Amino acid sequence: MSEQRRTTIKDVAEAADVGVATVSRVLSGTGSASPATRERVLAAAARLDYRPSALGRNLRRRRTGGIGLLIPDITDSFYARLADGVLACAQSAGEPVMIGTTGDDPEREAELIGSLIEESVERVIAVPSGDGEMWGPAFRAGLGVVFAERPVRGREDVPAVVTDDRSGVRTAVEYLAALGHRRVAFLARHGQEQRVRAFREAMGALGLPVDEELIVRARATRDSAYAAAAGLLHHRSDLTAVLAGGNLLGEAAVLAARELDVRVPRDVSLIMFDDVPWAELCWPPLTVIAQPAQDMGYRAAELVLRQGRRTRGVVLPTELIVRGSCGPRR
Amino acid sequence: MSEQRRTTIKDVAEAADVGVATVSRVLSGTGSASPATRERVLAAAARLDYRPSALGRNLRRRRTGGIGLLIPDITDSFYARLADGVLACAQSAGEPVMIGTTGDDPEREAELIGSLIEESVERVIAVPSGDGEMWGPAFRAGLGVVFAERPVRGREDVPAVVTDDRSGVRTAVEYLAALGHRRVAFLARHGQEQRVRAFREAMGALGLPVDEELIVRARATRDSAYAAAAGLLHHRSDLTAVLAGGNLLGEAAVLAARELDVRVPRDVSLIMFDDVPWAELCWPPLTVIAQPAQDMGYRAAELVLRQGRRTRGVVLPTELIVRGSCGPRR
DNA sequence: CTGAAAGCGCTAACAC
DNA sequence: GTGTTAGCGCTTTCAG
Repeated sequence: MSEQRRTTIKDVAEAADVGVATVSRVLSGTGSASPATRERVLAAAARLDYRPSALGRNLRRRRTGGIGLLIPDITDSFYARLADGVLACAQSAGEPVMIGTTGDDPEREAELIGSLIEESVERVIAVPSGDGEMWGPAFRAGLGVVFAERPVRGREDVPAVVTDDRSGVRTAVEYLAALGHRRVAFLARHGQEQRVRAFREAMGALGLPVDEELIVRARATRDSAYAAAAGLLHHRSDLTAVLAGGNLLGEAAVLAARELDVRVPRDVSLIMFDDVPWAELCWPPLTVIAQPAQDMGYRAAELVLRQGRRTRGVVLPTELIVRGSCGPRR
Repeated sequence: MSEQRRTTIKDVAEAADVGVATVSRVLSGTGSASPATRERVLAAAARLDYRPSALGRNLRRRRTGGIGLLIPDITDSFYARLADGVLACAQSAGEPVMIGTTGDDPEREAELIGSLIEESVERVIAVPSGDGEMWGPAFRAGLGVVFAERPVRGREDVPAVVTDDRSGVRTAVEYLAALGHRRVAFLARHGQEQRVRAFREAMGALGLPVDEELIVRARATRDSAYAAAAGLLHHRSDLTAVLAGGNLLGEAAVLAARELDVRVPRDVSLIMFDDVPWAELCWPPLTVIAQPAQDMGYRAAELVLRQGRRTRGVVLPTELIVRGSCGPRR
């Protein structure tokens, strides 16, 4: 309540009867000080409940530590786990994390980047929504950035931590093919072109027909995902399996299937990217291509923290987890 | 890459051939400036891609804006939605958010509080894990704090945004009682004593027996929740319904029931606190007591931002959503 | 209407 | 070893 002045280094210096520099040295462990002085300073600091101000320090050192985290939607289990990984690493490194959600909107992303620059954050981890341009200001400001989940076209020089989409998609398609499926649909999010390409490629490699109409894209919202899934299931009764590009799409597919009375896996097999807790609770339990989301976040944080010159990106493996949502072609 | 010096207000001043004070005035909209000067300053700022440093500003103004957010686990859908609400409000107010996860560990909470103080954050929203003591430093530092989801004993003066536990629990118990259940168990998280009390009270009010052995507590981890649920279901075959105090507990109950071949709702009815997306995907779809998590976050942010003297807390309503996990007593 | 100057809290030279 | 001092980038009197 009381608007009392913050305790500063000067207060401690006076209380300990030394100069401010000495206090700074003792508290930051830099330089040397006689045991006696050290003791006095520590005691004074403790007594006054002194907390050095990061503001002052950062201003003086012209750097901030602190890492910015930009994700599309904290409510999406995948991004929440990613964020969790980042936090785990950052917190153990003692770095504060400034978080922002972009809603996959390039404009909001740009604003958030701007605000991170103002705050003098010097490293950022982002699941990018915009294209290379949005990131111009960040680089000009000298930010260290690492992309997560997806790279940005035209910024191949920026390290990115991603999952092995090609291999993940191939695994899924091969699994489906082995069950006899030929007409498989891909429910993708806008921006997952990498996976779409991988899908075509995998289908082709197995001699399966690629029907572009079976590749449906949705925006990253529940409504859009549901509409896409329902449309697909409703109009294309010839399809026999669907691969969902993310957990939101998978959820939508399950719901739409129930609504349209399409039985999984009897009528259509369903396999989804990203393993989430509910995949096991769902009925039937969902077969998934798991991605190490939390690990992805942790690695990204490590990368952005090390920030060595020539940091290379990382590609993380996926894993097929077979549960009960895929069956032989009907 | 290039470690170029950040563009400062001085650079802009020189470029526009005015004093730094004028630049400050123009850019912050304070004070007045002749249209011509204004123009020049704006142009120079734009040309140099100038971003005022929040560090300098905050240091000078001795305040930081910026709000800290402390939650137990960002991976838990409830807290993720809560965080989402906070972010929605904070971002629209242009306030940066510093986030930390406590893992419900008072010690980590204390550390995070300390780091928020160092960063000169001046407002914090927290789902508290520790007791009143942890918060001493925060108040002494003059932080404005608002608690979310749960209040802290001994800090009743701090505004809190919570759900109406008593009414939520009562609704659940009454619903169960109306279905004929008498032996209902409560699966709670440590720290949910408020709900436990409400449970006893509601049971008593309806003339149902309160068996303390049917009140089981778990820590906030999947493992602990599962152990608690499995233990309950395994040893107490006389129970006929269970109320789960949170989504992690509910998840555990579903899984344990399947494992032990207990049919829901035929063998036991299940009702869970907190509505999550998977409640609908689960089989059977879960009947829940919904809590407005995102709203809770938003309101907490509003509160901490207004920070009027004598801010009062808020109690949010719950809602019973009937799906398919409760049936008549067997 | 505008500029000069005094710090905000801190660290890093630089003296002693 | 330790104190003095000069800023980091910014806002805000205070003069002009």
